[in-house]
Amino acid sequence: MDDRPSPPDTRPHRNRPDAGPVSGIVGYRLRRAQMAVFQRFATHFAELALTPAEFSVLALIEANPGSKQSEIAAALGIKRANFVALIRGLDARGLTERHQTAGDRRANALFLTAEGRQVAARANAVQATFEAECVARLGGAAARDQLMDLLARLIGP
Amino acid sequence: MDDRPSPPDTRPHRNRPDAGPVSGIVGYRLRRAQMAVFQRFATHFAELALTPAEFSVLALIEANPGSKQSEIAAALGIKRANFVALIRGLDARGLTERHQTAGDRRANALFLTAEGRQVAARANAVQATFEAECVARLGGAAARDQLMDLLARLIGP
DNA sequence: GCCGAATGTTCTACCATATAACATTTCCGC
DNA sequence: GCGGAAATGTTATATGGTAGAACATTCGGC
Repeated sequence: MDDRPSPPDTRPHRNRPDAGPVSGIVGYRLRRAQMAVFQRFATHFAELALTPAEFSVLALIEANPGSKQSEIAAALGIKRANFVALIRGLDARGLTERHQTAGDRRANALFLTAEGRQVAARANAVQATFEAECVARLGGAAARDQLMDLLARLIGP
Repeated sequence: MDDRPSPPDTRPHRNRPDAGPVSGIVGYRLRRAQMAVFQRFATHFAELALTPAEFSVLALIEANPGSKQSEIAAALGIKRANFVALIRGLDARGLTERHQTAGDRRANALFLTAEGRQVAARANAVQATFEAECVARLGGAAARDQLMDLLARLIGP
């Protein structure tokens, strides 16, 4: 910081910076939308205390019991190094279990515990209502499909 | 971790976890798209060494010279506490300057330095080509407009 | 049998976000 | 005017997600 004299203020409106330069950028709006959606996700999942990452891991283990850590991590785009703390947390909460695989002594096979299955069921219900809220916000299933298609084009290689 | 015997593996395909449960969720795909876009942003801006946040701050100061920190931060959805380190970094790199405002001894008025203006000009050029790449990926300006509209619906209150 | 690859793990680093607390300064109602 | 509420910048701390490098163990192909 310094205290040299300031150039004159040439802004059009003194208290409302013009966000124009960035508000039209795809990546910027994508970011803002994602933040908004995750914010609402956190509200819905406050009771279950699940982050988006944790929810997706539970959902994938539920759909693919016995998967290896690397498989689940890769399917979600998470580095296997970063997956360790995540799955350890779910383990510590008694929602998941890591068993030694029969044929491969390196890999851990992932399963839901009985409590994990209960939590997953409740999480799926919460997610369903949250998803419905998002679709309503978008203006219907057709708009949702359109958005999903456009986002897929951004994801592709 | 434990080493109790594993339940049988009941997955449909042993090496490809079914991402279905989450791949159809709006928030999940939003997240993946945002990661992909920011990844490419980082590639384009590697030479200028600007993060998305830094670029947006430069762009807003360029469009609104003399704005206060709180104004720029609020316009970008950044908490003013987190904005401090950001603007200090740009200051340290000689791209921005914080001057005392005439009328308010609390506020800092933000300006670009000469070098900051040069960097901003180059950054705008890089951003323009990157944006064009995103639009091409989406399939044209119409698709871009559609996406921006759908994302705006998710952002709104 | 050996060597490369896979797997889980630890460590470290970076970016972004959130909340709370604080000193200074301004503003507003009375 | 004065006093309390609000704004501004700042510090500190915590959380969550990402990334890369290195390591020991284990598997598999040749």
